[in-house]
This record gives sequence, C-alpha cells and structure tokens, in this order.
Amino acid sequence: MPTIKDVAAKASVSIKTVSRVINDEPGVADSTRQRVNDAIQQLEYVPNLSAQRLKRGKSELFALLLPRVESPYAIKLFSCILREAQKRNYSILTLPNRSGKEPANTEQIARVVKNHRVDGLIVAPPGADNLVLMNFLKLNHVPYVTINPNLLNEHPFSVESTDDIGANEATRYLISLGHKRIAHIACMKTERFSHERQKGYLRALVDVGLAASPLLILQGDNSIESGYTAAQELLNSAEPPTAIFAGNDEMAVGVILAALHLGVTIPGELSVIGFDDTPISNQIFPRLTTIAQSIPEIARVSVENLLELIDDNTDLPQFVQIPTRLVLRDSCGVPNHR
Amino acid sequence: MPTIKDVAAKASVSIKTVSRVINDEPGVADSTRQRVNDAIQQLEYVPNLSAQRLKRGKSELFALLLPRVESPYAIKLFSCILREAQKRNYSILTLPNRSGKEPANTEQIARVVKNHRVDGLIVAPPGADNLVLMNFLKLNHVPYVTINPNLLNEHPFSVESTDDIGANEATRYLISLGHKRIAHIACMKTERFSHERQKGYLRALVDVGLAASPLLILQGDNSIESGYTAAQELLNSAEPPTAIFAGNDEMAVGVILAALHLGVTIPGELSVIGFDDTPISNQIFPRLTTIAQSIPEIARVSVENLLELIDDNTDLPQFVQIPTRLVLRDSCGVPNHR
DNA sequence: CTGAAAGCGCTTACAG
DNA sequence: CTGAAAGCGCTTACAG
Repeated sequence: MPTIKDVAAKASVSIKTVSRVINDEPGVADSTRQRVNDAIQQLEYVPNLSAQRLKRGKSELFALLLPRVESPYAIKLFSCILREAQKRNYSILTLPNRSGKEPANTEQIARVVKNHRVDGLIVAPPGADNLVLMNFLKLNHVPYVTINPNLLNEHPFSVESTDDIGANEATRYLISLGHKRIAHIACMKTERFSHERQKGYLRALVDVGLAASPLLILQGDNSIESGYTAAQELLNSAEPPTAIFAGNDEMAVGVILAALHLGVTIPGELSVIGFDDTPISNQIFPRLTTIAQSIPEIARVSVENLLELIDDNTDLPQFVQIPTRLVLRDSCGVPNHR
Repeated sequence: MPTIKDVAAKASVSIKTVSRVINDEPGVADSTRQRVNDAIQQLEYVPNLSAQRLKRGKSELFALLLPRVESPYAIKLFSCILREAQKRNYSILTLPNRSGKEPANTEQIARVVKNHRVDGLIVAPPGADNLVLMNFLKLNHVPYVTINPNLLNEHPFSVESTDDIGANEATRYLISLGHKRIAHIACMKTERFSHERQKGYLRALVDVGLAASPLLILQGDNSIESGYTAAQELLNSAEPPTAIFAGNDEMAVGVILAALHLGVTIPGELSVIGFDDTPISNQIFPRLTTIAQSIPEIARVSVENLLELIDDNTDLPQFVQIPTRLVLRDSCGVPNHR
C-alpha cells in the first residue's frame, strides 16, 4: 500500500505538506494542495490509522460495552451509537459482556480498553451495575457514560428515558378513554426503571382519585410468558380489568395471546398498552399501542457527552432524561360493559 | 501510561527482552522472564496496539459488514462472530451497511477498510450482493468470506445453512405425523434460500407420492403479517391444510395468530412448523417447532476460513454448508379430522 | 507557504 | 540467553 512518502514523491513536496493536506490544515497554496490531492487520488492513498494514532496519542475509538446483545433494545442502541460515532469520525470497538459480575470478564475488558487505548466507553445496561469495572475506569481516568444505570449518582454521566412520565402518560391515556379498572404488570424488580414505570402508573390513578388495588398489580419478569400468565390471572378474576398497562412490549404480547386464547377481544373488551416500541409491537395483531423510548436520542446524547468528558468539560449535568412518547396503534379503545 | 521502556528500566533489561516476554518468544531465562513479568504487573503495563500494528504490518482486525442490524438473525451472528474473533485475539470493526447498493456507502466502506488496514472482511447477508464492493475487495486483495450470498461461485469462500435439507426434514416430519395436506408459505423470492427451502418441501412431498398443489403454496414476504394473511387464506379455503410449513419463524407466528383468531387449535386442528429458531419461536404459544440454523457454527467456520484466506491457504472449498436441525416443540401433532 | 529533524512505542533482522 | 540499531508511517514542534 502507498505511504505518505509515495504521495510526497509523486507530488514533489515534503511529507509534511502531504500531512497538512490530509488533515485539512491551513497554510498550503491552493496549487500545491491540488497537486497533492491528485497524487492521493492516483495512488489511492489512505493514511495508516495505526501510525496516526500512535503519533497523536489519541485513538478516536470508543468501546461499547454491549450486554444481552440478543434484545432488540440493545441492537437498536448499537446501530444508533454506531451511526453517531461515525458522524464524528470515531470507530466503535464492541466488547461483549457475558455476565457483568464475573471478575475474569472485567479483567479482560480492562485489558482491551488499555490495549486499544480507547478514548472512552459507552456502557449499555446492565453494564453500569458492574461497579468493579466502573471503578477501574475511574481509577484509570477513562471517560465513560452509562445508559440507564440502576445506581444513579455513581457515574460521571448517565442517560435514561423518562420512564415515570411515560408510564404516567400511558395510564392517563387509558383513563381518558374511560377506563376505571386498569391493571399493571410490572417488570423485574431488580430494574430501577420497573419502579419508575410503576410510580408513573400509580400517580395517574391517584391524580384522578382512582383506587390503586393491589389485586390489579401483578409481578412479571419481562417475558411474553409472564405477561401471558399474569393476563390469564387478571382476566379470570372476579372483577377483571378493562385495560392492562404492561411494563414492556413483550409482556403486552403475552397479554394479547392470553386474550386470544380466552376469546376476549382487543380492543373491544380489553385495552392493552405496552412500553418500549419494540419491533414486535408493530407486527402483532392487533398492533400494539405503546410508549416509545427515543433510542436515537439516547445514542446521540451518550456520544456527545462522552466527547465532552473526553474534552474535560466539567460543567455537564450528571444525568439526562430523554422524553418518551405515546405511539397510538390499535390495541386500545373505550371500555365495554361485558 | 507506562511504555515498554519503563518496563525495561524497572526490570533492568533491554526493551527487546521485554518484547520477547510480551510476545511469548523463547530464549529468555526463566529468572529474567519472571523479573520482566513482575515489572509488567507492578506498572500495569499493557502494550500499545497501534505501535504493534504499525510495526507488524498486521492489524489483527476483522471488519464485519452487518446490515439490517435489527434482525435477530443478524444479532446472533454478530455476537457469535465477536466471540470467535476474540478467541483468536482479533478485534471486530463493525461497518454499518444501510443500503447495500448505494455507491457512497461502498466508497465509505472501502475507505474505512483501507484506513484501518483490516486483515479481512466478514460479509453478512445481504452485503455479499453488493458486487461493486466485493469487486473492490478482490482488486485490493482484501480477503473476505460471505455468509449466505445470493450469488454463489462469485466469492472466495461462502458459508450457508442446509436450507434445502432442513426444509425437507421439516416436511418429512409433518408427513411422518400423518399429514397429507401440507401447505407452504414461501419467503421472499429474491432470497436464494427461499427457493432452497421450497425445493426441500417439494421433494419431501414427491418422495412419498403426495401431490404438490399450487393452491397449497403461497408467497409471503418474511413478515408476521404476510404469514397471517396467507394462513387466513389457507384456513378459509375449501380444503384447508392440516399442516403449514412456514418459510421462517416470523411467518409461522403469523400463522399461529391467524389460527387463534379463527378459533383453529394448534396443534389439534393445525400443525405449524417454522424455520430459523428465532427467539420468538420459543416464547410464543404454543411454542413453535422449527428448523434451527447453527449460527455459532456459521460464525466459527466464517472466522476460521477467513484466517485461512489471510494465510494464503489456497486449497479451501469454495463454500460450506452448515447442518440445520429439527427443534421439536409444541406446535405439531397428528392431524385431526374436522 | 514549505520542509528537515525528531520521535510516538513498538518489532525485525542482526550481532554477540 | 541478551541487546543496540534501524525503521514501521505518521505528526509535532521548530526553522526558514
């Protein structure tokens, strides 16, 4: 492959001048710049990144700690972060995060981070809960941002969605349709967002003077199956709800399946609303009304603020919430008397 | 950060000796090796990869052209390739591939490949159909392997699943249960695997002397919705099938939803089998019997053969098929007379 | 506006 | 078994 020397020779200039052209530095005569660019074109020259990195002492490389790669949330996040990084000429090194607690894994991640001299880390959930690793990053002054951490105030900068407000909006929407018996299937207790969403749900009920019955709040585990089981229990109870707010879309899908099985029509006899706007929510029948997280926004804010941390900007907020929004589809309607 | 010089000074040896220890080269006295390792430990020294790459002229970096990052297939593939690469001390650079045909995108990918001096590329579907890019790789002698390309014999090395055999096994399984009217919902025609799967289906019917009625073969587009529509048409026809082999799991899920809507029980009145063993196939009710592709195997073979290509091994097969396997769950049974 | 020198942190022959 | 020298392909001061 051609090097900077080859270009310099071809354009009859010094390598320094070629370097100026490559890096868009001022102080090169237009005619010279033209000659150099021609030489670059002809030789199909592309700078060697390793050499640039070595000299600059900057890698222009982010590491992305991406656990549970299989979830649609993680994938969407990944592709959005990739795009944001690329806009800014950064590359992404993906670090798998099997089990966040395993010390061997932490050790390996630390090594890779040092080995590649990454400029900063983006820690997707549940990576931020690995405090050993987070501590390593702090001790080694590796800038990092966390997404949706369970422990707030432990990190230089975090991003999350307005889970509380989103859940509140979902519930208020059901109330506005006329529902009075609104059930909630909660996400796993270990997730902070699960409590946020439940809080938003409860507040909506209280605000309009509806009683929040413990009989209407069931614990799920985020899976389709747990939504299915919970919905069966609710629909077979003495006083079944007319609407169910599921803590996430998977469980909402479980609710739809249970309703189909029991011959309960949606949205005629039961309204269902989910959370996350996962791909499946737009593919299931009926298409699911849900609360969308703005993952592109989360990605953008993560990358932008990581760059701020790298530039040692100290007056950043410690965390930012990205607004959710209600996505109206076909799974909610006015309540029916059965 | 400490450099090789710091380690050398601390251990009172030359940097060359440190280099030998880092790279596990022979010809270092055990006591010296020990001293160097102690120094490395104390300084928490990790070699600078950019310097190593620059000197070695090897990047130990693969690029992964990963399109449609959102599909579960792509995600699984991604995480398996990541794992395989890491085992061999290779890093993965992920290249987004918006639309495979866009020339600007091809240009950008070509630049990044050169810029990073990647040792080789893994091209996930449908990247391999971008012949402009594949040609660029060939012209620049960048080794690459393709996964599931639509054009075979165009690439140095390709991996795919035994789509034909898998579909054949699925259909034979339904036949073995006693089904005689077995429908097929085909995947998008533009995909070669779609034809392979249909071929396997037809061969199974012909082999036992069952007629392959065109009324029983419907065209889908891989989506849940298209499976739903096709299943409704089939189940509402004069002579409905007792079993449906869907070309992929998404369409099989559509079949399940349609059956629920029409009050057709599964597997009592209708057997359904899918293809791919996507996560959803194990979460839906009833859990879906399907044909699994071995994505870990595909990843392993891709990475291994890419390394062979990089080592200039010329006696590789041009393509390899990875066996599929039947995954028995709850969506198939003996046919019922309605 | 342009360039010669030094050096980033390693590894590759080579010498002893 | 160990090391001094050269150089990978760039950029960073500095000089003119």
